[in-house]
Amino acid sequence: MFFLYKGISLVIQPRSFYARDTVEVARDVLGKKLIRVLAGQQLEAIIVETEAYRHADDPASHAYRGKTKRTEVMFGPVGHAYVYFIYGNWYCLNVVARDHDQPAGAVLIRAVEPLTGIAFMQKKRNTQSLTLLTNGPGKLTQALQITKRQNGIDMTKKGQLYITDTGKQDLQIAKTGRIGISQARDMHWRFYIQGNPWVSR
DNA sequence: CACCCGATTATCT
DNA sequence: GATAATCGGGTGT
Repeated sequence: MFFLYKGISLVIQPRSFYARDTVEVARDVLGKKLIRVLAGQQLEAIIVETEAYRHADDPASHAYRGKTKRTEVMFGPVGHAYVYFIYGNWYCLNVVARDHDQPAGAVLIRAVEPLTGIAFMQKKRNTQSLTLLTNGPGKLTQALQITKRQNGIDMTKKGQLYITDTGKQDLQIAKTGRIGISQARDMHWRFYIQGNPWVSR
């Protein structure tokens, strides 16, 4: 468990990490560190829950019916951020990931464990609770101030939003069906670190 | 241009 | 456990 983990690692996840099957990346990106850099504020969090969304074999994916203006990032270079707006209020953060022979795919980041900048996140989320801070895809983007402005940015480069390794291995990982979808519920492409308090459900 | 609805959340019961 | 809130994207007219 990462609770209040303070380890340091500045090693950025290389682009090759994301150039693999989307489902594998969804599992392997658990335990990595998400870093959001704002003016005078650095926010850090550990990725603890994810879901894979693929292409032609995945009716639940935004990319299922082909490329549109909204989903074009899913068809672009791996390692970039795909951010979309949902339910009139919320943004969801994905990292583009797919195997070499696939045209589109992304990993939805569903929950993170907050590490640094917690007071800032509490302000943005209007709660003191550590778990309610980032235990959902729309919650963590609000805490980390991620919106459509971050759509398409390269998360394999040090900048306003990127992902680094933490050196953590041998995590206990659980696998279930994805949340909030009506189709393809039998595909078990949701992953989370077993027992972590930020799991969204 | 109208319609439908969603990879959610907060706030109830 | 159920439901309202809220609005942009996608589709078809």
